[in-house]
Amino acid sequence: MQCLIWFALAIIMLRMIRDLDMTLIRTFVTTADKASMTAAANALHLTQGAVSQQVKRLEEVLGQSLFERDRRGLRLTRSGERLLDKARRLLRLNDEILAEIRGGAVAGRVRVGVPYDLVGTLLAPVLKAYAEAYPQVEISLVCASSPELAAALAAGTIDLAVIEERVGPSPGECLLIDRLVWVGARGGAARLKRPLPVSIVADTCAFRPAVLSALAEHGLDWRTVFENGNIDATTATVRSDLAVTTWLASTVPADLDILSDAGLPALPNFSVNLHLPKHATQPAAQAFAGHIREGLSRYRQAA
DNA sequence: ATCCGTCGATCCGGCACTTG
DNA sequence: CAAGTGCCGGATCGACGGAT
Repeated sequence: MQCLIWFALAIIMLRMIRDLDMTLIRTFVTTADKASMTAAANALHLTQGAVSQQVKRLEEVLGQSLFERDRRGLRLTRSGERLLDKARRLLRLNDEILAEIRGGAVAGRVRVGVPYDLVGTLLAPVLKAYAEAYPQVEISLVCASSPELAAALAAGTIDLAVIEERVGPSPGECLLIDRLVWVGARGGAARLKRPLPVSIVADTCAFRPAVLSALAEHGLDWRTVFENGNIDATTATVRSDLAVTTWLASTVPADLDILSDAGLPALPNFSVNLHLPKHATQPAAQAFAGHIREGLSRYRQAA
């Protein structure tokens, strides 16, 4: 009898809950992202048991099962899928409110200079993370070759720049060092043609002097196929086997080949450097610099 | 078939913190 | 200050996959 009373009370209490607990929402989103309670527990610095309990509490509050406990993992139920997007929005709003009210919010505008080949590869996750962390900052992205970005920074038309340079002394801060490699279509024949068809994204490209110098030293005849400053066009040219190109190893698309054994001249390593203006930088730019350092640190460790 | 490891669920006692 | 809440660490259980 007493059990029945307690059960009834619990049901009444649950029906009275009108507010979602942000802690439970965060745990739910993390668990969904990781597809594992153990992994979510590690990410949230909790124990697996605590995560299990929080998910269960949220399911009780909502009166819906959010996960299908399945064999060796978790899968979102339809209710879970419906909740996930809204839960993310709730978290973003929550974080935004906290940042604003606490007064330390970074706001304003940041103009970021990024080389063509890094914007969609190494820096894409950095840009995404920054935009999520500082939704009130307006980001202006300037894509250009590294020499053009250096000039723009000196002219004060951008607030910070990521610049690719030959490894060596630089006023910039080295974020990572990567191999410059020859790239061609998978199983393609362009690498064998003479003169070698070479596509370089732009004639001001930072890699161009090093590539031309290597070709000259190797005595290899070559010709330019496409140079209009468009990375997508260059990628399409290479993918179509019309030409080979040179990229940093960590930016090579998975469906293209790194031509390490094609008789092409060895290329030097390049440094990806962060350049900030000499005068004081805005908080939004400082925060962006921090995101880039953190975002590229994993590549630095992997290299 | 059996053993071992992993994962999630659940329970327990203890602890820290909050609330009334 | 007592009661309530939530977490932790530990233990145990069942389900399952992989190796032997």
